[in-house]
Amino acid sequence: MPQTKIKKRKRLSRDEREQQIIDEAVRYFAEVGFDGQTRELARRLGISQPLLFRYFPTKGDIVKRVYEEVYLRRWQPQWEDLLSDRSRPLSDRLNQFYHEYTNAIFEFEWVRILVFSGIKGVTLYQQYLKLIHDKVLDRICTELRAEHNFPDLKKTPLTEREFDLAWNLHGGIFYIAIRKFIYGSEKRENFDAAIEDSIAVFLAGAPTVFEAILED
Amino acid sequence: MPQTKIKKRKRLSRDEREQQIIDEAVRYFAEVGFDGQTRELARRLGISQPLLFRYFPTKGDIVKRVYEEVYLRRWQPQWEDLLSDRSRPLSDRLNQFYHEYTNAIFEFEWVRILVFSGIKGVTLYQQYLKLIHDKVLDRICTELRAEHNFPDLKKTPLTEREFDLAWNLHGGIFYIAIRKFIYGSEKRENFDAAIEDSIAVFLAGAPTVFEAILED
DNA sequence: TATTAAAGTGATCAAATGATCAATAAGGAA
DNA sequence: TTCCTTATTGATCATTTGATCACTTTAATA
Repeated sequence: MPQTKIKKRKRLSRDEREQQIIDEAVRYFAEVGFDGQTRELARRLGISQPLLFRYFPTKGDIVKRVYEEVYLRRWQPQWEDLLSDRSRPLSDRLNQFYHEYTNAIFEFEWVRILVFSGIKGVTLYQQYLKLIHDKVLDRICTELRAEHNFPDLKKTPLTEREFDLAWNLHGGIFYIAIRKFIYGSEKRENFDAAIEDSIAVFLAGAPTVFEAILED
Repeated sequence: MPQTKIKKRKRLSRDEREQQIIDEAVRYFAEVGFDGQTRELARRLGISQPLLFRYFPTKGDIVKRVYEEVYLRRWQPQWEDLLSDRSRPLSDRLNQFYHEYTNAIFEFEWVRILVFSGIKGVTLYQQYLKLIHDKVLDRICTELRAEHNFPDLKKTPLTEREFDLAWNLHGGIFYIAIRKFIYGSEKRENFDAAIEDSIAVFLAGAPTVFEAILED
């Protein structure tokens, strides 16, 4: 007799199913954007579409949970100490930070959902940029000043131009992820060498420019 | 008597109306993405929605024209000569190029449609990245080699790491546009100083790293 | 084994949205 | 002024899609 695929209805616990839905939603929305349909999401999960609405009142609630799932739990607080640890050369610290940071961040789901959320004007993303600004760029500029005995922060607060230069380093590195996950034009998997070189250029070139900036 | 808004039907020539539709479509889709609706587009134009379909068979055809309109006519062929003009210091050339380039590119419509198209997997965008790679980064690396008497291109073709460094410069600059037009976190209008500084860091730092790269 | 709380589904609604078409009217030509 | 081409529109269709609800099925428990 023909082996027709019999679909055995599988009954999961509330928490299990909810997590399963979120996991798949992260994958699905990262792939197609937040205009993806609930029917297709349900199909991928092997469940009926109305079941989604037993777990989340509206599609918007699923999307909100996807944001949270993707944003949270990626930032490591110890990175802040790492960048400020003057017992080690700044070059080492920057390399270790960007090595670990890109390992945590350079991921299909994360990068695409970040860009989607930015495009849709979700404010959650503003928090992320502020995090980078306050916890990364600020520290990089501060450490550069200390490294080269530039004016003390108390006398001369960090300038916009210093932040711009740090943004240039950071943005250049993040742009690798954009090329890879948004445009699909970058096929490599490992970017350690490229990142090391970028940091090297920054550390070799920035002091000169910082000096000029701080003279004004 | 109450001044009811009387809608006088305005009859335009074929070409005029078509251009008008495209112009507004560029603005509209740049704002909301390509999931924007034909009804809203028509409303903004002050015309009926079916009229759109007298000018374009499908919504997809409007989108296609928007791509063309935005992509084409932005690239200036003389930039290629500019970058290679060894009668001027490389620093000057890079500054002039990025000054003019960002003036042409740092525009709400252009940046957002570029990102939307990349996300939707439109191949047209691959062409843009190839243009940057072949006409900009290739030249930057070549000129840097010439400037510092590094190995001749014929003996040692440009390496991946050299391109990566050029990408870092370019990406860092383009990331300004992403922060401004995608995330809306950057309020300034003029980025000449930031770009000049980025170029200065690159020119001060890259030779050292290039040298190390080319020794291997 | 019988009971039952709740996980899960098919059928269906209502709104949104791309597309079509017969009817209308603007404005240049005769 | 009249005629006629064609730009323009209101009404409407078909499909998609988020959401609802009455009914079914699972599996833990008594």
